[in-house]
Amino acid sequence: MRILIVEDETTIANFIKEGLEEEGFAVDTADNGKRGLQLALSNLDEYDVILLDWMLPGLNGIEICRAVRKENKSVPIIFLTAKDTVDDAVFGLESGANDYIRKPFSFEELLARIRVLMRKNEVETVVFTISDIEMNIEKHTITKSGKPVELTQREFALFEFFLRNKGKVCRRTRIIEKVWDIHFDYDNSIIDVYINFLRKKLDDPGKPSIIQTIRGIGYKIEADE
Amino acid sequence: MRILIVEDETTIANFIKEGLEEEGFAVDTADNGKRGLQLALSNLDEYDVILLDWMLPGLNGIEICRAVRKENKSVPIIFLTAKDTVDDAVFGLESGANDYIRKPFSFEELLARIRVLMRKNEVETVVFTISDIEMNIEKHTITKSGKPVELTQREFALFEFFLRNKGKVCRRTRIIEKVWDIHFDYDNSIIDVYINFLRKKLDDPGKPSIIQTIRGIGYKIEADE
DNA sequence: GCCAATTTTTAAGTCAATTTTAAGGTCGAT
DNA sequence: ATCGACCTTAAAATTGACTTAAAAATTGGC
Repeated sequence: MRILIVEDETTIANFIKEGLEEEGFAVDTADNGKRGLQLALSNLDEYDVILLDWMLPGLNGIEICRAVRKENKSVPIIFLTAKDTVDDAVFGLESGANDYIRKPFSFEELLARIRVLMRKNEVETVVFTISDIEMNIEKHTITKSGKPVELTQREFALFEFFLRNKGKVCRRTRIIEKVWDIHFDYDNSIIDVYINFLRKKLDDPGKPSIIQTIRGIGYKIEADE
Repeated sequence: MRILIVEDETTIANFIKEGLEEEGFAVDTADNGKRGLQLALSNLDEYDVILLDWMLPGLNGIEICRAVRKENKSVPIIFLTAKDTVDDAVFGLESGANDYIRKPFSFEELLARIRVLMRKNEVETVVFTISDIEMNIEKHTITKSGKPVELTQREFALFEFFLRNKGKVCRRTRIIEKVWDIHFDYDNSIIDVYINFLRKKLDDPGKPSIIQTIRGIGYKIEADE
């Protein structure tokens, strides 16, 4: 999680920077508008949030905000400012900012607002890969070396389970519980059959299977190096 | 655009309600927490924004906010409150709210913040296409190779749903929920009938259907290359 | 308000794909 | 060598989607 701070008062900038770094964010700072815009645009995809001071030497915050939005970037922008008339707040938000905090503000509140804005961008994983195989949950497709592979419902669910647990050992009982929703059944060989189905469809003949057997325990898909 | 206001001081509630109605919003109000939560949950998909007072008779705002989020609903929530310590702001935002405005606030600022939160949902596609078929939502028309195709209301809604999810799997349950507004019905074959209707009207005989069946899951319209 | 036409929904038979069961063979650890 | 765990295959059972027809509900014209 990467945050850009554009703020000319270095005391404030450093105060925020240190606080955010303690929270585990990577923080870049710019002490003037021109540099801020440059960073914002060049690394834009990298930033998860941008904090913008309103009054800046050179370009002001509003101008930076407009320029960023003009590039159609949706990175959340929060204004930090001593200005406190209502018109300014409205102006800031309408220029494309997502939030607006008046100085003096508490670090706790800033953090809370950053978290709210980042929450929106939290997207669940939709694409999983292992070696040359790609699984897209949303499209419900599997490809191997770019070529589509047809899996049945149950095969798909089982393979998805493995990929969501890539690198981890999956115990037989857990697989049966999660994929088949069968509980308390300790002699069930259906899983063998389906492992066999998957291997036939997904493995390269001659090479070791992507699904490793761990005798007495279960199975595992090794994470790519 | 529909807004819910939960506020016990009717003077304030009415002031906001009138202002928002002038701006073209449909506004519902509740003057106590219990009623507010009831409205929020029962009509949740209808509301585009919820304004929540912090201190309320019965359930307070935080409790309502939590309850709404517990239902996994993502409707934007703004707290309106006289409380002004930092802890409260943080607490409010962490309980799942999207924004927080301290009383007294100006109507202009409230409006600006509402617009920011709604901006996400603003982009409205009007024309969808798939292979030689074009759907115009505004005109409510479908053409295939330029020639008009007549769809009934339900057929249109179903096809629109597919096009809005082009490339993604649409699960049967989700289709039934969104197109028919039927919940908790897991044995409903009406969808088969309508798929059949659409295919008869939209497919080219001999060619594979534009609506793919994914057995056990649902259907999908493949995105054009 | 009534009838006809259209649309929506229900229902049931059919068939093919998927899932499960079962059984014999193979492999590896002790 | 033996035992248990896993693999493989084939056949049986089940499920889910397609299709058709007809009933029910809705719409529109008069």
